[in-house]
Amino acid sequence: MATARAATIEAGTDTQERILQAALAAFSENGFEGAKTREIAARAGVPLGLLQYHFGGKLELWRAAVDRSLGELRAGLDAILADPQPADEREQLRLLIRGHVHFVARNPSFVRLMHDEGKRRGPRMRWMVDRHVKPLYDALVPLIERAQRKGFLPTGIAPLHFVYILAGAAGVIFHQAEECKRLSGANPADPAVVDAHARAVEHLFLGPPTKEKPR
Amino acid sequence: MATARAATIEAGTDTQERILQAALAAFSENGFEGAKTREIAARAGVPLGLLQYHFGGKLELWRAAVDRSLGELRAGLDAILADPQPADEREQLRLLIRGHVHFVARNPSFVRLMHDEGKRRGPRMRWMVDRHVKPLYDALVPLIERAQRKGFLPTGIAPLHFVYILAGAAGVIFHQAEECKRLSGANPADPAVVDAHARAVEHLFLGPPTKEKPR
DNA sequence: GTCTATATTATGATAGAC
DNA sequence: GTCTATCATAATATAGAC
Repeated sequence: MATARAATIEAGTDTQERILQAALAAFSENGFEGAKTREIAARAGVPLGLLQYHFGGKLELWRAAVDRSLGELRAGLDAILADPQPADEREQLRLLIRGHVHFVARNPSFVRLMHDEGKRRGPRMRWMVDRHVKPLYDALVPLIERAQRKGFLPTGIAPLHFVYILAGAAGVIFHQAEECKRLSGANPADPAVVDAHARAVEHLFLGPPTKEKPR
Repeated sequence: MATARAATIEAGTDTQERILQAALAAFSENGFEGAKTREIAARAGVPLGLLQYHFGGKLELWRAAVDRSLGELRAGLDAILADPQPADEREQLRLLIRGHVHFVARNPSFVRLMHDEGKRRGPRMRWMVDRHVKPLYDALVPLIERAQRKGFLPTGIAPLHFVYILAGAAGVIFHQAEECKRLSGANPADPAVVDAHARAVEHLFLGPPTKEKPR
């Protein structure tokens, strides 16, 4: 009985997971309105009715996908910020920038999800900002202010600008990966391209790396 | 007769212009799939049938809107590049960056249009890259390579990265204007915010301004 | 050129069998 | 939990009067 129930739950959560992955892909590719529930169901390999059963509706499915995506971003950031008193603060910032570039490179759907909703006034945007973006922003501002005091970043400019500059500088090449491929032949998913991009962003924000071990 | 025909043509082009503006707004807000032809017609204050008559269909209307938007960007860039041998090449580059930030600040719908299609494989993306993005890119690459040779920009990194870093750094705060307002209270359309953003982007790419006249 | 009415297709959601 | 059949609506596009 216990095994039977476990198997049922297992099957259920696996189905939910497949739906969630399919939803993340669809929403990030076509936006909330553009994503079709039928397409999500087809990608997940489940009948349409199961989306309603497991998530209740298109909106709830979208929210679950956003929770998933931004939860991963937040976890990565927290891991870097966990070090309470880093020895070299410039290098901590460099690590954060590099980590973010690699995160968006691995998760272009995250960038697309954010961009698709952040541009639009409405309940979905408000939910996303209040629940996810604001806490992230509040964690970043003190870091930026400290970098400004220490002279790593130009002063007299609100941290807000650096947040959006970093978000854009790091993310757009991966957001626009298809365009980039046709434009230049370079595939942003290529590890060498990711690394070059991270180095460029790091350099612009923090100058040339203090040479330690070669990378 | 001539006046009657002129008046008719005048009315026709004015209607087309209103439709085009409404289409630009709708496509940039909701993407190609999300934009509804009914909404465009309503915004333009014309009946639905006129969209079909003047533009033929949703796709052709989208193409006309993109032509309009990217034509303006291209004209602005060409104006800055017109100077054949600028005295101070670093300052020309600075002017180009500042000009681009101000362009995207005035035309957030341009950024949204580009981002919405550049992420998606398909005929619209290919059309946009081949017709608009590639020529722009080809005009920028030599400038970046020259800046690298002169030491303004880090070497050993393909120009492609600087193009996407600039596009992202300049554009995302305006693309995400609604999110930014809710996140921080700052309105990216505010001239003071635009100026601060331009200064931040300039500084990151080119270092502190060579102080001439104050701005 | 403009407008109304309509054909056709698709989409989100639901009902009910298994 | 899973799946099929279906409803009600909203979308693009078109036909044809003015």
